[in-house]
Amino acid sequence: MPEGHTLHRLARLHQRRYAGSAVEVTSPQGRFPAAEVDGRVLLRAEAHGKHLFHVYGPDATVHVHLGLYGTFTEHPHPVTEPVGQVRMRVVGPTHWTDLRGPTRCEVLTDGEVAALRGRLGPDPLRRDARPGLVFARVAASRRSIGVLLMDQAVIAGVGNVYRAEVLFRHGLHPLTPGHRVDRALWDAIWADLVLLMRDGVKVGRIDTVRPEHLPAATGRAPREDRHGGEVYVYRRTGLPCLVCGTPVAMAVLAARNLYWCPVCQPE
DNA sequence: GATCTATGTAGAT
DNA sequence: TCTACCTAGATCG
Repeated sequence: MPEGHTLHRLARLHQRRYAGSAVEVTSPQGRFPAAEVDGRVLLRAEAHGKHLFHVYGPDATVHVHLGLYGTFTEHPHPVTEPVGQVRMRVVGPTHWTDLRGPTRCEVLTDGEVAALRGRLGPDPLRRDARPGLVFARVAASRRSIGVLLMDQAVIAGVGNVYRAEVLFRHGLHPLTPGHRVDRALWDAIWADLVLLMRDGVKVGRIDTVRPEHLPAATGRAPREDRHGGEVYVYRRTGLPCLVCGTPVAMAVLAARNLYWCPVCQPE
């Protein structure tokens, strides 16, 4: 679930369901200090990159990072007994939500929130994002574009799926050094990330394949990936590239699986 | 039922 | 570069 689009989608949902109301906040599992915000009015829910914030007031913001496994479930009333390890439960006027398995779930002061957000790069899903700041970092770097796109301090919210797919869509090999990416190419990549990630927020999954760009004669059609979307290369190791038919390559880079088409994305 | 894998990150080495 | 964290779905037998 969790690349940036998931968190923005959750923020939007939580804003609609819970903001403006006093909510009951508990930690059935006991590993989250829920009493600090229990019974208070949720003022606002927002996301920056893969981080979710529930703002209750000055120095009272719940910060959630889902990590690899974290999930929220959402239900209408009535409220039922917790099942399994529930880190945080939020009960609003009409609905309630359970959080399981997050990497982080904690109450932060405004200073701590500012420090955290200061460590995050621009987020393609935020209107206040400045893509030029990202380009400056990319253009000055000898690290590969594949590594830079995953560095949350450079650009926030991109994960392994969006990385693989956006590089494919621009014919860029993941190991291309950042300083080889020119401004026009970067602007196109950023615009594409905005498009893809906004679509992800809207539909709740990652779809990146443009059917009109597939060779009609081959009869190749995108298959739904296990993550629920339609993609060109992510987790398609050894399968024929949807555009040229070459087997999709895979390698491990900085402890993450990297996927690309050796022909459509030449080194 | 056991085992494997993952859309992530921090901290140790 | 490695390990721990911690959960669920897919896959294996």
